[in-house]
Amino acid sequence: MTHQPSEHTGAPPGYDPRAFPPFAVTVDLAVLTVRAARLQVLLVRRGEDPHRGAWALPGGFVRPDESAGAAARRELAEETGLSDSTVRHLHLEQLRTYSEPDRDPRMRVVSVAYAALLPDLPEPRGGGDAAHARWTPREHAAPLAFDHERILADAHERVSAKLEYTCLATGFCPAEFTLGELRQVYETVWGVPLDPPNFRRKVLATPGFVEAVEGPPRRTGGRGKPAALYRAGPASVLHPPLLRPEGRRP
Amino acid sequence: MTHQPSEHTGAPPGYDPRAFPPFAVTVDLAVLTVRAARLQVLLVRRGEDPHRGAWALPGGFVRPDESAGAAARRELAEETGLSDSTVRHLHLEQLRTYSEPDRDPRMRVVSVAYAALLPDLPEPRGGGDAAHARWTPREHAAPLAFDHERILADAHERVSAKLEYTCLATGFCPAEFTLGELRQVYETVWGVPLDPPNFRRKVLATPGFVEAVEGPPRRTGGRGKPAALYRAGPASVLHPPLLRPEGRRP
DNA sequence: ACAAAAGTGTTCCATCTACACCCATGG
DNA sequence: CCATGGGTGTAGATGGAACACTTTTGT
Repeated sequence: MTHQPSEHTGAPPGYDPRAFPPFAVTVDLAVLTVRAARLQVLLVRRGEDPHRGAWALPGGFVRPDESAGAAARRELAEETGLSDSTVRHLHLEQLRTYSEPDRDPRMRVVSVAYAALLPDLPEPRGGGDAAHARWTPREHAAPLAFDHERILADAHERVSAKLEYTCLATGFCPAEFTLGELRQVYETVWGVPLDPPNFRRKVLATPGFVEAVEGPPRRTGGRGKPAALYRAGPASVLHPPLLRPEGRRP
Repeated sequence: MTHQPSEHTGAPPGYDPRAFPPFAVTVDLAVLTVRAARLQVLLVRRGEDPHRGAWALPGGFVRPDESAGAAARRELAEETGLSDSTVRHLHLEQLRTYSEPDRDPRMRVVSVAYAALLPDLPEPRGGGDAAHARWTPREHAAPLAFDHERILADAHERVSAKLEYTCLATGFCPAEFTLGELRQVYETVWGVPLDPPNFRRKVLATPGFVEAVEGPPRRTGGRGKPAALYRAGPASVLHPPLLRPEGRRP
């Protein structure tokens, strides 16, 4: 960052940055949620060429006076209709930057991709221009415009990995949740069933992961015994990690 | 990426991208190696303001016809004098993108940061303009220009984490190495001593991590019993992971 | 002979896995 | 009264930590 134009070899000495063919910088968002026991992603339908009519990840230009992270939050608020204060507090995970010169035939576009985790929400009531936004099950999110399938795959993999060693899973849950709901987040994102007793022990053994809600209020997901409610705790990393049951040795 | 200028809300309808205040896109490189049992980083001395005379990470502009990754490899070859084919094959890890609007007072610069791992090399014989490049112990790499200390910290943390569950450590080693040298990579990057017998077992138990070199040639790091030589194996991930001895419960 | 590093073996202990079992609720 | 999910208990397997011990070199 912040290199003198004449520093090193990227630009000839005395180079004027304004003469450079401009790079456009955009953000793309993989907004994920768990709805109806499925991992779902927020998609928008493109209204312009190229890929007019195709589904794509939401996103847009970074403005001259904002960081890429701020642009991602702004776009997220606009696409979902969530309040600014809600969007301001939720976790945005920068995935990586896609910069192949031929990604867009019309101009040079560099895009910073983010993943966002939301609890189950009503259908997006997009403010204004985002009425075309829709939750789509992750496995049906194809084909997508540009290389958005790749970005979505990267987002899924990153979130899956981060569930193992961070408290990120609570980001998919409402303010108060049962351990069964939390477990379903793991099962849905990873696509594997987990043993409820062991999951419970693991979560409660990790200090700061969840906190019991004081009052004895209980809630049920359908039928069965009512479950105790928990809140997200202050911890951000899991010690020890909660590993997905892959890599079993036969 | 690749958003239509009039798509969504990042730009007004009918917007012409060429009228946008241009973003410059650069790459910054945290080039790491293990020399003399220390983690060292390649630094260059800035020849221009701002931060003239300060040490900084190497880097430079992304050209209009290359991806950020290609720019990083080009800069790396120029700074180190390594051959193109060598640079083409080594592992470049994209860290993240830094895009705060005020990083550079002169213009808007978005930088994609990479980490690169090199085996111990002679002092950089920088081709041409990079004669001012120097290996510096990681703990002495301060102060640095701009937010390069932050980038270096991110690189160190990312590499430390990836050593746990990938075969990245062989990237710090020459083509043939002893298990003692491989262990020293871990100890140096993590800054903790490891138990040699347990380390040995762990590495050999991971299929594809290392391969024994056929001939019975042996080499010594100094004195002591000569050690068998190994090559990097075909695996890229470690199952199970080789965790650093942090997070012990007292 | 001694130091230093390679390499082998073994014991102890934390944790994970897998189930058996009881509890509370809705149909 | 039975299906369903919450919650507790426990025995066996697994794998890492710690450390004793032998081997092979340089000085």
